[in-house]
Amino acid sequence: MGDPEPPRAAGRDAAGTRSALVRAARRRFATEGYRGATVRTIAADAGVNVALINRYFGSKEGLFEACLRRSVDQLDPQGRTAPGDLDRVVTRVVGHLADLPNADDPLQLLLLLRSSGDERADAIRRRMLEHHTEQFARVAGWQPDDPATAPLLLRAQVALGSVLGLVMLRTAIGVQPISSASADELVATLGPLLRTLLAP
Amino acid sequence: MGDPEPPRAAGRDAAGTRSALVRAARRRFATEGYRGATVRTIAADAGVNVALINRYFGSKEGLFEACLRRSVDQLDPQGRTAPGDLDRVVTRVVGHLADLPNADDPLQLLLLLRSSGDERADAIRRRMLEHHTEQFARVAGWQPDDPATAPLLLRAQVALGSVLGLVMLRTAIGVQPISSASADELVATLGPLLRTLLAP
DNA sequence: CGTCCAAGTAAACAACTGCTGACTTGAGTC
DNA sequence: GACTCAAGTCAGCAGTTGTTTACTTGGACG
Repeated sequence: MGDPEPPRAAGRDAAGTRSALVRAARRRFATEGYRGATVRTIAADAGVNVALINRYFGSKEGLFEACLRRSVDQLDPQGRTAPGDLDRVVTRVVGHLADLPNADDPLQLLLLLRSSGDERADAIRRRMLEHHTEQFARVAGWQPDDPATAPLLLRAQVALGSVLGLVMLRTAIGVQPISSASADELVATLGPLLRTLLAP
Repeated sequence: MGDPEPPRAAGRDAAGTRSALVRAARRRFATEGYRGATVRTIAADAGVNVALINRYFGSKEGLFEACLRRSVDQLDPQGRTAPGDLDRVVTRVVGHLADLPNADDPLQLLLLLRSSGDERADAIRRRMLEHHTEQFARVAGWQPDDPATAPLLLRAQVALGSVLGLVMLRTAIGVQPISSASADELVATLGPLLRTLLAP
C-alpha cells in the first residue's frame, strides 16, 4: 500500500520538502479522498516528519489547499486555448484519459472531485472547475462579453463533466470495459461526443 | 448541518429501525463520503442508538454494503429496459438530474462514486455500475450473446460516466452554470449527447 | 571555534473514531 | 402477574486522528 517517494536529494531543503509533501498529498488526496488520506501516510510517502505539514502548511486543510493551488498553476501553463483548437483539445483530453499510468494528470482531475468539507477549499475547487469550463467554452466560440454565446458555457460544462465522470470510472473505480479500453477506442467513442458539444 | 429524520413511528420496530438507518446512511455516505460520515451522526439522523448499527449490520462497512444493496433493489424495479426505449431512458435520466431537490435518486447515483476502501464493497459497486452500463447498452441494441454488439458496451459506459460526472458537478459540487440550469436546458444539452451515444 | 537560526525530530495531547459488553425496557404468551 | 426474549440504552475501551510543544541537528557566518 505504501508507495514512498524515491529518496529525496538533500537533508535540509525547505522548498524541496514542501514540494515533496504536496506531491505525496496530491496522490493520496486524489486516490483516497480528503478524509481517507492521513497526514502520517502523506508524510511517510514524502519521507518527511509529520510535524512539518503543520509547520509549512498550517494544517491538513492548508496542505489540501496548496494541492489545489498547484493544480491551478500547472493547468494551462501558458496562454489560453483559442477558438478553433477543437481537435487539439480533444486529443489532449483523451490523451489524459488514456495514458493514465505514467501521466500525473489524472490525479489532478480526480483531485477536483474530492471535497474536504471546508468551505474555503471547496470554493477554490469550484472556481477551478469553472475556469476549466470557460477554457472548454472558448474553444466552442464562447466570449465572456458576448451574452449571445452564454449557452455555450453549459455545453462546455457538460463536456467537462463527461470527462470527469469517465476519469472516475476508469481511474478511480476501475469498472469494465472502460478501464481496459485502448486509446484508440476512447478517441473513437469520446471524440465525436466532445466534437458535438464543442462544435461552433 | 444535522438533518434528522422526522420522528419515527413506533418505539420498537426492528425493520423500521433498519430502514431508518439505511436511509440516513445513504444520505450521509452520498454527501460526505464513507470516511466523512460517522456512525454517530448517522444514528442521530435516524433517531436511533449508535450501537444498533453494529447490532443490525455488524459494522459500519456492513451498513455501507446494505446501502449499496438497497440501491440494487430500487433501480430497475421491475423488468429490463428494452431496445428502442431510447427516448424514455433519456427523459428518465435527465429527470433524475433535474429534479434533484425532491427526488431521492441523485443520492443513489452519488453513492456509486463513493468508496469505502473495502474490497468487497468496492466489488459490489463495480458490479452495479456494470449492471447500469448493460441496461444502457441494451437500449442501444446490445445483446449479451452477440459479440458483434460488444462495442456498444463502451459507448453505453461513456454515456453512464457522463451522467455520473454531471450529477457530481450539479449535485455534490454545485458548480455554475449547471447547478442552476433548468430541466429544459439539461434536456436540450444532454439529450442529443445520449441519443448520439445510444443510437442503434 | 562559537554563535545563531532555520530545518528537522520525538513524544505526547486531546479529541474523535468504530465498536463492545453488560445492562434496562417493552411487549407478547401462558 | 411471572416469564421470555428481542429491542434498545449506556458507558467505556482501544485505536487513530490532527496538532502542538519542547527538543536536537546541521550549516553558514563572524
